[in-house]
Amino acid sequence: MDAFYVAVELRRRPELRGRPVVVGGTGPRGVVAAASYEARRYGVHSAMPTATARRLCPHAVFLPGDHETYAAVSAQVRAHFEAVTPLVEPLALDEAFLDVTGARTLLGDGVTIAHRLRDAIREDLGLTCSVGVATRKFIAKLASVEAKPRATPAGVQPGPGVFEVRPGEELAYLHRLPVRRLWGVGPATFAKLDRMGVRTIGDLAALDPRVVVGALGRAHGQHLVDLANGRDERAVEPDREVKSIGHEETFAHDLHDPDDLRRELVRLADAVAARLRAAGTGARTLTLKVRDGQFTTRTRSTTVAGAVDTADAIVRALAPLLDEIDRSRGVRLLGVSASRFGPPAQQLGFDDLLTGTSSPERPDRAARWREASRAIDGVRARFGPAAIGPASSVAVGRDGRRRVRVVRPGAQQWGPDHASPAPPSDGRREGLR
DNA sequence: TCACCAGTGGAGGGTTCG
DNA sequence: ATCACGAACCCTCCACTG
Repeated sequence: MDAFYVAVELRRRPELRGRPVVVGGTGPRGVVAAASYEARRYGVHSAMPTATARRLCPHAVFLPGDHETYAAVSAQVRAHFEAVTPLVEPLALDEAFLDVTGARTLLGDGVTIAHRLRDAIREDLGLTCSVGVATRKFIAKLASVEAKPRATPAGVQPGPGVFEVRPGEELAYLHRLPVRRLWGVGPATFAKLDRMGVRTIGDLAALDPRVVVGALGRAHGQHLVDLANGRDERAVEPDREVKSIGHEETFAHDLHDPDDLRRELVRLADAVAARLRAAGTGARTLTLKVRDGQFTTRTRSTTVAGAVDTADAIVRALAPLLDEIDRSRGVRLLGVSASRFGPPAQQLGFDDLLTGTSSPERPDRAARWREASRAIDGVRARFGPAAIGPASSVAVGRDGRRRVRVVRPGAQQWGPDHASPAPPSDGRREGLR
């Protein structure tokens, strides 16, 4: 989809059409999620700090973003895809691979299907997309970029909408492209390749694979060599299994108080646990992520004997790890993630055996938390995610009222907004100025 | 008791993508 | 006078096992 989030916003704000529009985090630590082509003329692009975007294009309209709506529209787009083929592999809310090999007898060749799909989505949803057609996944992905509109300082040029790399012409197309365009070549890999004199994908293809593997590692090096030579046997996979579930949050102001940190840990654990239960699974490995005021990021993980799916169990696993990490420079970001899924353990936890809390009168802690968690899920299903939350995540507002703070999925997608937790009043920050 | 080896799994960090 | 979030994959180091 072209500038997907912006395009969705323009459907309900048509008066903004033709103007520079930026969707993303609007706070001081936010980033750009999507920019209209008019905004891109000024150099604004996604993942750019919003503050930079404001400097480059002060007259742009900045919108906070509405993940829920984008997800709903994304489902409508996906329905169009699935009307063509069941072999749809979503890459993001606004992007997917379609294997139309089998659909061609009925609907025409790839380019024909691409045009039909494009027309249908434009007519039905008022959104434009660009399609790359090729015999390999990664080449189709590259080709889709050629199909897109182009923004230059001079103006916005419409793209062809559909771009095909014909069978047999893959290498001729690939080899002239800059190597940075290759999937898997980010800033770090590019720097290494650049030092080896590699500029284009053709340069990479001409190298001895052993040299590339030596520089980039076995798996990564061989993979890139294969791609550069047009080899990619990966199929379109409609049902990829999720391997980890996590939440992380950058705070509007760095946290110093251990109680604040504990409260945020509980909130994040609560959000992760709720998603685990919604997926009907538990997790054995819990990972804590901490980014400090100097932007240094540390992760600490632990693996428990039986898979867990409650906030209590996650907090009990991660709280000791949080205590171990040096927090003297303040905490900018906290994250919790869960992996190594398995059915949540029904038997007693090791702790319970040690502490002997499991008598008939006092059911074990884990079982009581599972029961409570089910009740929480029920309340949230009826009254919304913010209706209930762990008491230890309750924050006291400026007006003295207690407020249940929970992580609403997608709500903080692009950084904290202005309304996030107030700066500490202990003067430590002021001392830095 | 030591050296070595191969395999496995966990932990921590890094990179990339949208 | 700045850097989100969520997920996947890979590498290296290390402990343990036999």
